[in-house]
Amino acid sequence: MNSIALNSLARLMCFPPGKFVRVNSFLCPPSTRKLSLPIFPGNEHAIRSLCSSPSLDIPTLTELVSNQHYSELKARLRASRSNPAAVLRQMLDSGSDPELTLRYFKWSRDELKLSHTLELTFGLSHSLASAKKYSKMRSFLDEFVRVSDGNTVSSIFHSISNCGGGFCNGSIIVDMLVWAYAKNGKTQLGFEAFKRAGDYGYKLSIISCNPLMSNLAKDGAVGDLEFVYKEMIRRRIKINVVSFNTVISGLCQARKLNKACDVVDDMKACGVSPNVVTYNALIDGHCKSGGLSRMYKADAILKEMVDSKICPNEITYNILIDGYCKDENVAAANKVFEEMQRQGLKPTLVTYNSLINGLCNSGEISKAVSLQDQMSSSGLKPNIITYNVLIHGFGKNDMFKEAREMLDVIEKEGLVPNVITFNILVDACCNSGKIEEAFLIHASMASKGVLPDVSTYNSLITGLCREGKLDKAEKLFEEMKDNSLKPNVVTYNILIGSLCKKRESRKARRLLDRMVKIGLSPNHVTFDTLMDGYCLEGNLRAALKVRELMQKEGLRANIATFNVLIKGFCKQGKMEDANSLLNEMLQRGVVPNRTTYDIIREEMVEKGFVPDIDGHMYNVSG
DNA sequence: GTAGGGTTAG
Repeated sequence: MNSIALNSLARLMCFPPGKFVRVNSFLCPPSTRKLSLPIFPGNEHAIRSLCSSPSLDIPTLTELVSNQHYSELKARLRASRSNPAAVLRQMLDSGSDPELTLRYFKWSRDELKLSHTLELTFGLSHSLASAKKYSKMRSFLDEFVRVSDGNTVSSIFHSISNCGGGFCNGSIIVDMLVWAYAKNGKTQLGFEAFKRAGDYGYKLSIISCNPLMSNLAKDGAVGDLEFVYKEMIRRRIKINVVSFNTVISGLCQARKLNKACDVVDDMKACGVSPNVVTYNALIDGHCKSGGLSRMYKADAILKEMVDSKICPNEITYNILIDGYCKDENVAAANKVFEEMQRQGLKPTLVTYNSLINGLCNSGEISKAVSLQDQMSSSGLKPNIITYNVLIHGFGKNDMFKEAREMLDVIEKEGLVPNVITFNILVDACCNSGKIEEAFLIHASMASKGVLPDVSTYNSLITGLCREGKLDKAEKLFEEMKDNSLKPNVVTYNILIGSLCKKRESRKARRLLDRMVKIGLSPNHVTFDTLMDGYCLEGNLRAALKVRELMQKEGLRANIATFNVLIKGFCKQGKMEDANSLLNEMLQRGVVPNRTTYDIIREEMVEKGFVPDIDGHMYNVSG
């Protein structure tokens, strides 16, 4: 009998902490982890007597678990008065097969409703890691992350580093832990664990870091994303093309194109070549950048891509087609559509959806419908997005009958209308003054298994406000809360706008204070709307005060802000002030748009000036 | 240990 076996025996007795067992005049605290009884003549007797007690020895225990004789295991545990948690500790210490220990862990947790300590959880993880049972370990930690809510990352790390097992295995455990957090959408915990791994010196891998960065990118947490990326480089974690692409796409989605380009330079410097995914992310970033020459730049990247011998794929073309459609250039989108097919690529469902959307938005409904036919005959089944796009198109073109009929088509095709489908319909009705019908659709939603969301209410409130039924709108605003829906910034903006139109800017201002109080951040539209309201009442001082407030919130005056203020000053005949605002915006690099000039021209014309062909003003009255 | 990146609707 060696010291491990002795250790096992003492543990199996499961004495409560603080009591000591007397074995041949040796006092041995049973809760000491590294307990070992010295073996010398006379000791064997005591050991034998321990073995013959009704307790559960390790071989019997592992055999019962191995054969899944759980009822007997339960009976034996009871008969021997063993503490099931201590038995688990014992299995770990005795070097039992970790898979059987894992089985016992789960059984005692589920059957005996035992909640095992972090120390045991990570002791088992270490044991699985030592036996290289990595897939078992992965699912074990995955499960742990899904069910454990109360544990802090700090206490988890404490257990991992303190429950024995090597440092290398610690790294693998932490890596899988971060991976599990990411996989289960617990991104913040994953991020915290990532940071703490650095403090402890545990080495992570792309297996956990890539999914973590992917989540951070999806959440729009670009600051944290950049932190992880830079830390990975600093900690010398080997980065691959997916890591770079994740960072690049995250930055592109956050409209940080310059930083995205820097990362492209980083990857080239690391000897990693950009691939089709890299280019797709960059092209999409430019398409959605909102800049005037965005499609020109997107096209330039496409050329660079081809020059680098990277072949554009379906997704590349889809991005470009959608980009041109959003740029209100369906003709260019069509050219890309044809080019795509010339290159031997088949248009996908996304291709058709984007093009149909482009056609609908440019009022070419019949072309959109025939493209949908073409799509169906090429063997592609429309999805709910296709139908939503068409319903939107019909609604915008006053084709309500067709829009409503689409609901039946959707169901006939075995598809399910979603909240967006209904919102499009409600919005279409509200925009054309069919407010009663909008409410009928709203009321029918629940029976179709779709619950209205904040957007549904925002459309209805807009509709009511437009008809001047502000009291009903406010009632609906209160009703939202009863349906556990929180009004958002848009809801407040609608109501603020409506109050402003009624020349109740002070009341609108109080609504702004209320939204701040409940933790909602006003956006540009909020401030611009309120400024517009004060301007309408001729209260330019109040309008300028709102601008100050906006700047305090970290929002800078943009083109919309300047247009509101310039209009306000023009209407009051304060052309000099309007002019200095125009100068200010130019100084700040805000480019005046058509609206800016229209506002000024309108005022000038009213004052008896006529514009010449170049837009210069000449006074004809004096 | 074997994971992870790019496109469409209000």
